Amino acid sequence: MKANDLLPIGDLARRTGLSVSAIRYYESKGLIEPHRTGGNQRRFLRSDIRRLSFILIAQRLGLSLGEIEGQLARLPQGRTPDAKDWAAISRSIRDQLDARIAELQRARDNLDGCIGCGCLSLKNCTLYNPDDALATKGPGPRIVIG
Amino acid sequence: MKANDLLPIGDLARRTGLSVSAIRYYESKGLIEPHRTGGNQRRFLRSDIRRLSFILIAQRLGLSLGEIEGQLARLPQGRTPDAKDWAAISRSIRDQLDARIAELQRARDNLDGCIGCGCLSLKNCTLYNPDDALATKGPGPRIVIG
DNA sequence: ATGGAACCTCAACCTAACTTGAGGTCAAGA
DNA sequence: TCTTGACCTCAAGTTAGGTTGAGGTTCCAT
Repeated sequence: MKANDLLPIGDLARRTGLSVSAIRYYESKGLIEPHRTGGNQRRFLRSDIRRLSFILIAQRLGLSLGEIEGQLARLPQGRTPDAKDWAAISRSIRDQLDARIAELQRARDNLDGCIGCGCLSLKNCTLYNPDDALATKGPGPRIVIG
Repeated sequence: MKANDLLPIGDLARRTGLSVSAIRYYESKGLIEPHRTGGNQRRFLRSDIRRLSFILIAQRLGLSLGEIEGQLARLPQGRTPDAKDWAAISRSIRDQLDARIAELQRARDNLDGCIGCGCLSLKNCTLYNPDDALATKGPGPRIVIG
């Protein structure tokens, strides 16, 4: 065990699978705030591995860096986040995931209905045809998902 | 009924809810190919409304313009697409949607498991911790979705 | 104490999917 | 015929999420 647990950016990159430039980019976006050595090099806490892992996971779940920053802002200040802190965030993301899944399922069901009636090209389908009943609601096929 | 069913770009924009510049952009990407007047103005077929509506729908389902172009390439050449043509494409997109939904559901289930064990911040979670059993598989939390 | 790997900043580049603006042309109703 | 709104092209700008390269500095094992 080293007396000093601070990691240089290269180590953090290896541990998270991120590129060094991506980590610097996240810093520039305010997602992570490393310390600096006297020589201006970044030094990260071990808990920053979790933080970056979380960013990777959340991205894969479809969140933008902005949304992720919002989630990370819920972590405690001045104290290393513990299991409960991360669990709270995970739960909140789970809700977003559920919503996204539900939305896609709605879209799929609508598409299913339209396969049945062939409406993507038929004049008399109210779902897709802006000339028909929905014309007053504004143009386009927006309705499918909304 | 006009003798001539060709539409100028502005009409098409109004009918689809797209901006004029977006339609021009789609043309530049090969997604749509209007005729031209003697004075070089675009003139679109009525069936192009469907085509653009389809682009809008597919985008909302998460397809990129490139993927959409791939789908549109399946439409018949030289003949106005009919209900069956569009239905075939819809079905293919439905499959992609199903896959996407399944992937998100897998991700959510993994996340659920991790809320239970608090692993986003615990050293002993093999799912998220690159130092543990999965270390040999390369760094990072990639595992969650893959 | 030294040499090279690893670090630093800053600017420029990249893709996707568009928008905006400049400068100029077309077409259709009065 | 004239006027004016709609159209044209082409270049540059925008946001997200980064990468790449130039030119220079720091750290640490020997």
